[in-house]
Amino acid sequence: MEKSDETIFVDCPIAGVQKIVRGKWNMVILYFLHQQTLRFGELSRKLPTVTQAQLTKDLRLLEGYGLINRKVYPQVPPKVEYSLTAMGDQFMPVLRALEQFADVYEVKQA
Amino acid sequence: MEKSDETIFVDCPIAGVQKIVRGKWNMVILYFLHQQTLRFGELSRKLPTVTQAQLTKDLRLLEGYGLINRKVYPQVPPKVEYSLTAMGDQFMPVLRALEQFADVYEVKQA
DNA sequence: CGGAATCCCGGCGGATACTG
DNA sequence: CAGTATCCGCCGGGATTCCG
Repeated sequence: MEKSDETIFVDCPIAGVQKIVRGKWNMVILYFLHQQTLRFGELSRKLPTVTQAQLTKDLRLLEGYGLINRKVYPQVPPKVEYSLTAMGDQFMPVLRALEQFADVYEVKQA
Repeated sequence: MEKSDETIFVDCPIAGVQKIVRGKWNMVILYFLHQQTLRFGELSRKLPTVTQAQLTKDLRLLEGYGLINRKVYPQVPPKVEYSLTAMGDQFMPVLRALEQFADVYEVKQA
């Protein structure tokens, strides 16, 4: 077999899921989409420091992972809505846990 | 102030904590250290695909974040033990949530 | 034994410009 | 409006070598 890039692969159940969490904006995107379905532009405005190019890439990735839905309305001007899939919803406990942690602990800079 | 590199900084509570989760091995390290205190070599053996250099870096990072303790025994040969801090323990719910998620969903490759 | 110091490479992720 | 295409800097992270 060719490298096959098995992300991590150790005796740790978390290893396989890690890629979801590694992208710089993935979790933030999931966080916002859980609150409500959003159009591309709306989401973009909530993430002022992300370029559209990057946002598009990340959305495609998350879509590929099966976490979000991409619904295109064939009209002019275009309209695309993003929302969480059932799988995406099931990821929320992770974000909630993260949120609670963030609530209590301030992570030091270095 | 100079750039100050405010990692993410959006209206999302998760943003600040994200750095913990981004390092390729950080979560796995936390996972193993939660099970038990480990010496460097022991931890290293549990992560066969990580080089010591990288492992050292990651451990130092997590220590800097306040998540793990580094206890040095001044002796020859050297002995260093790593364990979770109280803060590190509080991070476990996140890993548990992640674990549960991983249990149900297989993340697609792309 | 547990590092520190270097070197190096791929790819994440940002900027900019263009399109249906 | 919601993208694509392209270019590129930067750094995460692997390999290797040396040190107390």
